[in-house]
Amino acid sequence: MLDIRLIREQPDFVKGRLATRGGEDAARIDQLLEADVERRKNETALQHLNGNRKRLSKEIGGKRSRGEASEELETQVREIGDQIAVLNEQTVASEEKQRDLLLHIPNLPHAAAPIGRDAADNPVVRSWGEKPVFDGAVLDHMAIGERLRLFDLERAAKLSGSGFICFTGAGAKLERALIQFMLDLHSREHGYLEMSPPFLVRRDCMVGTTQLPKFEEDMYGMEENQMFLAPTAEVPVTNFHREEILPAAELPKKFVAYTPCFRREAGSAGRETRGIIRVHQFDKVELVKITTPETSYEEHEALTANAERVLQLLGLHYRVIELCTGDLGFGSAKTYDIEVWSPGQNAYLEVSSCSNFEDFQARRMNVRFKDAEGKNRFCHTLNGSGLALPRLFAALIEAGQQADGSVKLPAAIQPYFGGAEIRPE
RNA sequence: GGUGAGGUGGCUGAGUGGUCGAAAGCAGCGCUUUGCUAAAGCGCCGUAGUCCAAAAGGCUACCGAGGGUUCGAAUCCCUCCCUCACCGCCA
Repeated sequence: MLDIRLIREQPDFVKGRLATRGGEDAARIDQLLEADVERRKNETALQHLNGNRKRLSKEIGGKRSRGEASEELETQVREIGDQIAVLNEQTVASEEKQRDLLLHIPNLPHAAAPIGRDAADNPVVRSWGEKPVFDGAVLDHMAIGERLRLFDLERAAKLSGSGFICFTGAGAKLERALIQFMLDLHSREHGYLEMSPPFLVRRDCMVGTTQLPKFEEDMYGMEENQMFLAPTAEVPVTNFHREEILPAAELPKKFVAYTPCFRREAGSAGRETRGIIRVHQFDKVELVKITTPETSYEEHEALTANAERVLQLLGLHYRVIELCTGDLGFGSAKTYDIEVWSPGQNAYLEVSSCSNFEDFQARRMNVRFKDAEGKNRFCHTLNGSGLALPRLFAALIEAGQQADGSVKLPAAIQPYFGGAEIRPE
């Protein structure tokens, strides 16, 4: 969430930055400022009453210990107590109102963010490799998967409904190989600490990384005890240090984790739903960093490069785009998307989203560090997929398809897969 | 799931109704003594919110969380969470 002081002191600046996102958020700022005035008015009044009660109660204590009468004072304090009860309710209500407004206002885009309305305005930052050329007809991953029996969507639907994948045989093995390949790459060569976190998280964590309260309909919740299925490893991993003050010397923290990701994808029925491109459960290897504000943008570039490295080692053509202000995610100040080329669909597929949240998540999670002067300051948090699996899987088998119906695998994945190709049985 | 014991400042650990935001020790910072180190002595040393134009300073809140009793709660009562031990169940 944003710093209420920044909003109070520079409301026009905040409104201006929010307006570049294109929503109604700027209008909420005035409501928020009203709520802030109300809250502080209540708090100040409450503090005076509490102060009076505290002082008079001590007097009563003194009188009693000296054996003097104190009934008058006690009546007086009882009245103050009644006033406090009333005012306390108002104060709590105004605090909650302010916090609720604050939780629904998105982050400010980075000062240099490209201004734009939607995905069509996202500039391409760079690209790597070439689109592969094929002699004959190009199959998409669905056709290849069917021929080689790599996954079974019909039977997966029997188990869990539409939008679920069941990988089978060589497909299951390739899925596993890719996960392990990426975990090894990031932990051994890029210096990330490998984590294997819980997949179920508490509500507070979901609020901390901004999935809640605004996007609850996209999440799978376990009603009984308010647990949620993590939609990304970002949630458990970024929250790992919630409510902590970290020594500056330990920053940046770099984590890599594999988890399945659970998403309702409410409202996206019929859109990109064919095949394995958009599903309710998918595997992902995620990169997370906790940094000081001073280094977060260079760490963001490095994190994006670490994610790109996966595609380079697999020899897959891709491009990197920067999200414009209108397309930027709720909590992000700056985001690069990495899109891999899918020959079968003749399109780029998003396989990674690398974001710098600055202190937006840290403020919600209360993650701070002690700086050189001994002051506690909020950390910056970043994350990016490194990478998301079903789409990477699809691009990989499409790019490796051979005229004889087999799929050739790039050298980097062969030791993990235990072979150089996938052949029809 | 059951029973029992606990949760106090960076750490250890006192505190069972009033002057307690909280003793003491350790760690940390500063000063003094000393040829250096060590040791000793003295002082400082939590977080957040709020008031004031700001600084200085003041005030309020915080002893796992939330409620309750009371003129007054770290302290008494209730609920919940977490930790530890044992039992049950179990991959």
